[in-house]
Amino acid sequence: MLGRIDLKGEALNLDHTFGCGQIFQWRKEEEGWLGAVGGQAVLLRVEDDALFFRSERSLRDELERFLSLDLRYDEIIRGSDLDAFSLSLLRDYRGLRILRQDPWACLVTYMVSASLSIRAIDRVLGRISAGMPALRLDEHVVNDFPGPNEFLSVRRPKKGYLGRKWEYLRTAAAEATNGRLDFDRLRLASYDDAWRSLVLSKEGHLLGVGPKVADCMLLFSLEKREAFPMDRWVMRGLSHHYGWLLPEEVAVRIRKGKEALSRGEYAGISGRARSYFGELGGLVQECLFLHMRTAGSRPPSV
DNA sequence: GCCCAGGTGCGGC
DNA sequence: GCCGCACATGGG
Repeated sequence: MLGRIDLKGEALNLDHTFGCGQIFQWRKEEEGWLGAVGGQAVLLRVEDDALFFRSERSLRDELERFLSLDLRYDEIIRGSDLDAFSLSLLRDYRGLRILRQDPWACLVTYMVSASLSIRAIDRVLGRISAGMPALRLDEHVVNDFPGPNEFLSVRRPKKGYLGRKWEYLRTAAAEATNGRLDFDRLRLASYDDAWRSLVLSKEGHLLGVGPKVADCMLLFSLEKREAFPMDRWVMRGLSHHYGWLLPEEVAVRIRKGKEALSRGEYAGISGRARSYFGELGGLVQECLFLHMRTAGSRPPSV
């Protein structure tokens, strides 16, 4: 069926939204962006202030939620008090929306992502879902992503594949199936409580989930819009455009090409970023990430 | 071959 | 706490 969702003036740019790196396993086809939502394959395209979707059954509610169409970003941005550079980022990438991904798939994505390239991440996720039933839409095929239970019976592609990460993923899957890892509870918790529960507390502590992965989880699937994941690209962007958020010695070090942060440094900068950007933090972070990766911005060579 | 990629765990101070 | 290193995979 073909469905239409009126955007009511709210901006939606699918290239920015699916191309910015917040989600993997989506492809741009001639007819639009192809991926899986709610266990179905779907094609998305924006035209004339409306989102058109093609799928077997209607996905209206799922898509409104997935694309966070309930959020009026333009209004939030108008009411904000951000600096000129942030506003120019938000303008350049207008229509980039933070998705509400499935928490389990999101957790796997970012546990896998550690120290891999974007291409490698996409390839690994493809291998993980390769054995899943194919979701079809006309001539298009996508693989659904295995849930925690299904993941436990996914065959390791080859001996030693992903190394320790594979064991971490299996442990996380077990925690999710036995309920000790409770995504709904994390969704309802405050940013601080949810972050601590993912990273720090002995109970519920997940190997393979550090500060950055936790922030990605919180932002991309658990509705913590103030979460501000900081990877190498974002740190370069911060040192370049938001120097005042960083301790001087960290800014200097990054300009020399050493972006790695200690836990303490991460926590400190994250706190400053969250209090400065507020609920627009996650959105600015994604715009900055996209900007740093596409605009070819490099730190000034010192 | 070597370097770098959406970091994290671990052992050594 | 902080530092240095190992860790897997894939592309340039």
